[in-house]
Amino acid sequence: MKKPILLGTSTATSRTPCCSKVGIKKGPWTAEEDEVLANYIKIEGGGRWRTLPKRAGLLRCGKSCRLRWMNYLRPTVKRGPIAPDEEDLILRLHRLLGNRSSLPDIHNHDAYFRGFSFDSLLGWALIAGRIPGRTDNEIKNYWNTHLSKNLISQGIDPRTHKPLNPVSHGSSQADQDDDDDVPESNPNPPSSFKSSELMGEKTNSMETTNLESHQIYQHQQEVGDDCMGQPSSSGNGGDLVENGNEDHMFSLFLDSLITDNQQQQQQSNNGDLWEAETMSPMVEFGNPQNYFNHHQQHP
DNA sequence: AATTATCCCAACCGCAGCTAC
DNA sequence: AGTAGCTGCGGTTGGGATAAT
Repeated sequence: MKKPILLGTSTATSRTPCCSKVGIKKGPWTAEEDEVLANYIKIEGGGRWRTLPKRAGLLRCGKSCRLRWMNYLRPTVKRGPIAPDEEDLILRLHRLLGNRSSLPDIHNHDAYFRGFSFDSLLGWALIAGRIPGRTDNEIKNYWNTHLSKNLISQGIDPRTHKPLNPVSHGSSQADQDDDDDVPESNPNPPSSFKSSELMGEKTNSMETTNLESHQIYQHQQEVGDDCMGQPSSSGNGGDLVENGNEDHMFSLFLDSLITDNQQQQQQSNNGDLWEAETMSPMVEFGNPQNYFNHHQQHP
């Protein structure tokens, strides 16, 4: 999903690297470095990662410091193996949300075509945000090394969560119509469905920034008092307060995706698992804003 | 015991989104 | 409006640990 860059242009793409590569240490962190970084953040707080290494006396790139803190040193980071319930949650969230490389999956949901951009809420970070103490890197690694292989061994495409060999699951019309390259569409699209929306024009009031603020809001709640109080320069601090209710509603929406999907799988225990996947609250409510409205009317 | 293959995770890299100037 | 700087995200990789031969 990476966009091509134009080499040789004098735009922002020619920005200087995040740190001078000269004299910067790379590779695994030592216990001493960990201690220096943790102590510094404990006293001074995180943020301003670019200058943090110098201030802390570390010969590390700012990005490296941030990554080390976020993925390892943070007090809220949970160590140890992934529990079965966590694994189950990862599977369900991945099936529902996918990652950026499996963006077409989410296209299968009508909501995407109704102007709701999921670009900002897809990804490991969002999945990790629903699993306390786990980092996006950890979830991503666990997925790539364990879960995707498990799915493949079960004949399931880990990207689409559909059978690798659809023939073995019958030859229904639905299967014949199933084409990963062609997004499924609602057989009964609403009258308001417009091609312009399909082309990506946002007509829904639910803007991307609100969703991103949800991620940050959720993350800050998770981080809590771990000295990360400095809002990022690109943060949506003000929105966090103003959109708090929407953030909460979005969180509820996400919870419903998990719960409903779980119920559908239970209901389809002896049926076609894959048919169940096509049903989701997204389809039911059209888009999260509809979901919000629904639940505000029916708390 | 030595060598090779595989697994796994921490860390790196490139890019996007955002704000400030 | 354009540019620079910062942070965060996802994909990828390097290399240590472990298993297999």
